Amino acid sequence: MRIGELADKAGTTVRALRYYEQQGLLHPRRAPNGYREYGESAVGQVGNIRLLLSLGLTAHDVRAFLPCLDQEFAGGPVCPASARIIARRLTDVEEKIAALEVVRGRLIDALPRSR
Amino acid sequence: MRIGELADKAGTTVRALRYYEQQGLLHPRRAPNGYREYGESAVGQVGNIRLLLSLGLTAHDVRAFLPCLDQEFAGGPVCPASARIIARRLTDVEEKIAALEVVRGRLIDALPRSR
DNA sequence: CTTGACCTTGACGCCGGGGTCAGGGTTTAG
DNA sequence: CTAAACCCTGACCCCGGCGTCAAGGTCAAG
Repeated sequence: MRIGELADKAGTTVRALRYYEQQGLLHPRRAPNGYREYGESAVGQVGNIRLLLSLGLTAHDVRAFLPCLDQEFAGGPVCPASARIIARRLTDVEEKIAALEVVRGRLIDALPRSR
Repeated sequence: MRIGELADKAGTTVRALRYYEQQGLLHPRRAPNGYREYGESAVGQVGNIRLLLSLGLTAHDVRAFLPCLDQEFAGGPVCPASARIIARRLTDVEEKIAALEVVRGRLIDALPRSR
């Protein structure tokens, strides 16, 4: 399929797909006229890329997932190298939540009755 | 004190302090020669600004905390006068925590066995 | 044949939180 | 008096993840 169709199926934009390719996350074939040609598996791959990016990973981080982008992350086991990256992000996120909860506690202390 | 000394005491840079002022977070007096003049309380204020920014709040968000920036968030009750402002920010902070917890949940789902 | 939808590359814009000059003026120590 | 160290404003640069415009190639329908 071509880029526009993939963008529709994957729920993103043509621009984003070209950006992913520029970042080395996708490697579509090229038709004789220069058009990008994607296989069906690209839909799932793009879904995974978007999932990982939405978790706060960078495009650089996502490159570490390339060998297993075909697998479904949304529930299955993940390749170990990727697991380490995800675990590192998890601690980042948990630290941020903890810090925000400290602030939240202080704000609540600051509202003795007006709450 | 002048800007360089404040930067040292607050553990940040001159550039950042000028940026905070540009964003309306600091309002130092000016000496006759044009130099910024900060009081001692500015050290704590800058610490609070940096704390809030480090939690992912924007400079715009931090402006809502201005009336109580000099009261150490680490300490007891905060100025009751700005209770409503703080209450509004509290919901913001809670929304932010909720969003991060969604991310946290997704990351944990992605690590079904290593956690 | 023309229109319009789709595709190509290249390049600039945006946001946030500053970093880093450039080109001055001021203060302070020796 | 001079040199170092400080201060000023203004302006451009950076990153990530695209949006958006420009200028043009390709292809199917009418």
